[in-house]
Amino acid sequence: MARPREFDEVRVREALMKVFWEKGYEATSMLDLVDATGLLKGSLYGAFGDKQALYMIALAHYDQTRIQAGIDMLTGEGSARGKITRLFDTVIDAAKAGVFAGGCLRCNASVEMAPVDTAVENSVKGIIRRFQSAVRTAIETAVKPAVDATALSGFIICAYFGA
Amino acid sequence: MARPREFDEVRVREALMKVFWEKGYEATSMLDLVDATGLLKGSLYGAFGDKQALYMIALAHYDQTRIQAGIDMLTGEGSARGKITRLFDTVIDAAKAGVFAGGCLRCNASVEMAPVDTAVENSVKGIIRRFQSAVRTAIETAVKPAVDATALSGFIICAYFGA
DNA sequence: GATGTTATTGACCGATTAGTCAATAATTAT
DNA sequence: ATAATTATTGACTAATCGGTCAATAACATC
Repeated sequence: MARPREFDEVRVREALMKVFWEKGYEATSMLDLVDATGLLKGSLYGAFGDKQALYMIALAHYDQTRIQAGIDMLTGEGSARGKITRLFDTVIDAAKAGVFAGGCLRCNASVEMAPVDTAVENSVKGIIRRFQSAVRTAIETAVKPAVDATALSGFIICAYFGA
Repeated sequence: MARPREFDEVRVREALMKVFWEKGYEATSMLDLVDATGLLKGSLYGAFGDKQALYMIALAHYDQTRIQAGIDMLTGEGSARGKITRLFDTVIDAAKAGVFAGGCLRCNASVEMAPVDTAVENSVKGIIRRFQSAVRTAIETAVKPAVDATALSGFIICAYFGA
């Protein structure tokens, strides 16, 4: 009953994410996004919305394809110590392979946009909360209920994103 | 032999730093800088150079007035442990007081500009090296030559800037 | 094949961007 | 007082910014 879209939505989201990841929000122009996605401006606006909406989509795509993998590593089976060390090993390997040449998109968003965009701020807070929650439950299910799980998870998060 | 400047150079540098600290590089317009400094565009260009030069001046001012204070705390007298804990205490107090509402200007520069501006990149690397060097010598002069001072200082830096 | 609906296209818009420049003002040296 | 030098001023530019829109194209339904 209507003309179908000519683009692969996942591919477009991946392209949006990469551009914002490399250049940040302000330094990315609509022309950059047009070049990267292959879509024209009108199509981008029609399908997704304005630049800010495109940025939120890029962040969501990053969460789904990158952050979630880390959370999954924590919610699986195994000892808390083993899972956390494996998480760090994986990240360090990825860093060595150059995957994080542009840093962590979420951290970049936290620095550049969270102070001036409440939607981004809430989004960042949410993902950190989910991550910390995963770390905390991983610790709590371990056999050491003596330690302060909240504080320890906060420390681990700090080291994780600080690196 | 010439007309004297009508502005206080230190005050201007402080104003430049605050704007870039709050808004970042790309989100700061020359108009913002004109408003904050009280100088007109022509004067800014004549006295300091283009926007990128103004940014470098802001970074240098941040180093001199903020970072250097931290380095000084490490090079003074006292035990390595005492100096480092005092450094963290001071930073935490400052954070509680809201001094770092916009984060750390150097970290922001590292995230936003270092990937796309080699001058900023080198500048950031230099300041981190100086800071780590201060931490390392503080550790080395302590009575524990057994520990790997370089690795430990790296870890401390990581925690320091990660927070 | 006609109709309704949505996607694509590229020209177009006003606003803003970083940066320039000639004119003027303020100073010192002669 | 005059000349030389530098600072200040605000109008100006060309380019780019995010965003809009009417025209056209491609599909499904009847």
